[in-house]
Amino acid sequence: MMPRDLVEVHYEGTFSLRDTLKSGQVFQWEKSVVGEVEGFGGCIGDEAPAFLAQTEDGRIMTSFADVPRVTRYFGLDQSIEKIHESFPLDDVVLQNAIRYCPGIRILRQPAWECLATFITSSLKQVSHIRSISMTLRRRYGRSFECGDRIFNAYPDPEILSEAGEDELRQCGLGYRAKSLHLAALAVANGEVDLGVIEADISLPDARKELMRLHGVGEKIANCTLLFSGARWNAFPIDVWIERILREHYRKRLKGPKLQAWAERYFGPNAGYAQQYLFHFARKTL
DNA sequence: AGTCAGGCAACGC
DNA sequence: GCGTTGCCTGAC
Repeated sequence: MMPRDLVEVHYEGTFSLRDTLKSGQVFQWEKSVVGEVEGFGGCIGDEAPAFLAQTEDGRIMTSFADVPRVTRYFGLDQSIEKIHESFPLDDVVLQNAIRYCPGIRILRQPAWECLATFITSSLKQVSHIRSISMTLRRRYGRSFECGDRIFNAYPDPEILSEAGEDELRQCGLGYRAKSLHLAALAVANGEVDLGVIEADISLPDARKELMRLHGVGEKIANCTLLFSGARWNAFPIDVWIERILREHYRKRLKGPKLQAWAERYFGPNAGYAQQYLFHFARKTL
């Protein structure tokens, strides 16, 4: 993984690797330095770790051989202009949020890894979500040596279902251990089909399928559908989004009503709007 | 030492 | 439907 082995990943529009990886949709990427190049290391799926770096003039370089896969994972095949054009035209708050952080993209993370990570995220702060997720990776995930460091893939549902609830609890999961264990069982034995995430069915139907899992409510279902790809109309509402909607949109709605309003108002790419607003809210409220 | 955090389920009404 | 409460754990 020497710098001379890096290849360029082409893309259109604006993209910030750092802002995207720090935007609360993924928790595994670690700062790393290869040669003289500063960047991030992590696992894309079950394969050998990837190193990613962005040059000062914005070009993306990677060590990962399968470049189309990198393009897909980071959403670099998306037309960010078209997404922006679909937003409410006169929304100054959203325009400011975009200007604040224009380079964020929605990733397409592997479905199980994304679902499991958000199951363990409930009522937790970013730093702790990251540490739980790293512990699970280290203890149960396939490991790769990379120079003086070790990277781990996210463990498959089969492995986590065999581990059992009590053992998972030892990873600092608390009451979420039960949810993660049951989810791993249900996915491993096919009781719940993660194929619905990519399938050609409506957002509410896909959400319903995921919500059959213990520990998965509307918010986590929406996170999974949005961050594991393609469901840009999914609009997860957490406390930060609720705060910014109250503060700047004067919405006092709650629960399903707020959900329905947001999906209609922000439109077919509501999830993208959510990500800009989320980052903006965290930094400014 | 208590409080609180990037939810959810189970219960009560 | 709507509001309340318990839940593990670490950070402050």
